[in-house]
Amino acid sequence: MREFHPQVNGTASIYVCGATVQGVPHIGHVRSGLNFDVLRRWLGRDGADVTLVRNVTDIDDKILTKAAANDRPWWEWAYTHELAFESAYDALGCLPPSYAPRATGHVTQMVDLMQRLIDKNHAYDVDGDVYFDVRSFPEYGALSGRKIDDQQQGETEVRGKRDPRDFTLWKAAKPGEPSWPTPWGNGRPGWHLECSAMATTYLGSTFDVHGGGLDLIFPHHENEQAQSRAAGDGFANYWMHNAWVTMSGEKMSKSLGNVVSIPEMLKLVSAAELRYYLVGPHYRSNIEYSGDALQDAVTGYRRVESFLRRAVERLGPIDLAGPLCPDFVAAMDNDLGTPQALAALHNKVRQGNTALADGDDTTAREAAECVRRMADILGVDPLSPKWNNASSADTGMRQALTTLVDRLLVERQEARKTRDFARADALREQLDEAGIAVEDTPDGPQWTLKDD
RNA sequence: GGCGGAGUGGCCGAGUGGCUUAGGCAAGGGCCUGCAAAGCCCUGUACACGGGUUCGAUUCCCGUCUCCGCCUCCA
Repeated sequence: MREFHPQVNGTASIYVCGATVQGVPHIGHVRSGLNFDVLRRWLGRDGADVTLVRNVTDIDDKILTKAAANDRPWWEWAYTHELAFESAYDALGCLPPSYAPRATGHVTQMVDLMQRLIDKNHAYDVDGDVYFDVRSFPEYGALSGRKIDDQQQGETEVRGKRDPRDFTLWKAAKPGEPSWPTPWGNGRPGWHLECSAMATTYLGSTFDVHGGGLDLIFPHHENEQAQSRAAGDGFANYWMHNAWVTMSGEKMSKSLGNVVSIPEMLKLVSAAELRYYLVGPHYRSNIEYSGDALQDAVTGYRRVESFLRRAVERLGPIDLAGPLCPDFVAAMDNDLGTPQALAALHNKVRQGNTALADGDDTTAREAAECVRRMADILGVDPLSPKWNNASSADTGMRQALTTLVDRLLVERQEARKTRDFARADALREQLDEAGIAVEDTPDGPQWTLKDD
């Protein structure tokens, strides 16, 4: 860990490795997007100009084989899943990235980068395949803390490579596969090259933060850094890697079949609740998925939600311009300590609840504004329009429902006044059966739709 | 074989050389309420194991065990 100093004060440039769009997103994929969304919100909280690039790898082996297996054009397969990822990120409240570049749109920049590497003797081509010469770059292995010679050698000898560990920058065209023209013949991009090209295209030759999943450190990020620095770019000043969502102790992955898709999850809990669940633990620790833990998160989120709803009920609209608790700031500044940030948030909720109970409106409003602002930085503000965008049809229904429920509640209040509690309870019971929960508060009865 | 991470109270999940019980959920007790719900207050047996350093270690060091990740595509 090092203290963060952006290249230019008041700005931050972040590149995150996005998805290889070969399948539908699961909650592990989205966790990464969420973590960097929180980083972006945090760094941008005081109006700093944060540029976030999250790329789309829309050409690679798996896309080609899966598309072929499903008898679809590769580009259709890629685009379909790009949309699936986009909608998953969006559903969970990730702010749209500043740029979401596709690999296939940046071949020119990749050719450029390869040319520079070849000119400096860090890369070479063998019959249209272009390789990076690992031995030509002494720092190779520094990022992931590996020594080249200690590595297990999985790959069998490839003809023409100077060293078996040399990685592919560009793959020569094969019959039936898509390809793009280069000075070394037609072909398609290697995975690592794309990210280097796109990052520097949008953020400049040196930028602040490069992020992605833990599994990308080696070889992906190691290779990105090697090729960019060998070419003379400063590249990333800081690296951040998020940990997994695991299931039964194992990394969630398609090959293990232990995958939970986003649409499936959203049948169980709301998007805001899911986000709260995924953003709560520290980004560098694993989240062992369990239904019970998910439910705990739901309860925790609703505690915040119900405080804010009652605050609005009593005080009217709550501004999003509140101050932040010092505890919260300290927690977030310490390597995005979301668990402690959440603790600070809950402390404020308790203060707010007490103030509400004491009729101390000033303190209650202050607490509510503070809670909203902190929750918003984590992307879990319950009052955000993001989670409350009722359609006009919903609004009409809501009005009709309000009329009917209010009528019953008036009747119940009358029964209570005459101490006819049997009648009052029967009315509450009826509403409950209809999925409407009634609670008596100092300000009169409140009702809410029970959502499960 | 190389490199890295983890093992905390019923559960999730922070953190620290001693004074500070993170926070959430669940449980028990209380206040409030006609009742309920919500809220508030209080309570609990915690730091994988074995050594060592220290006046004192869950926190530092060494060793052991267990689990996981990367070294091939991967968020």
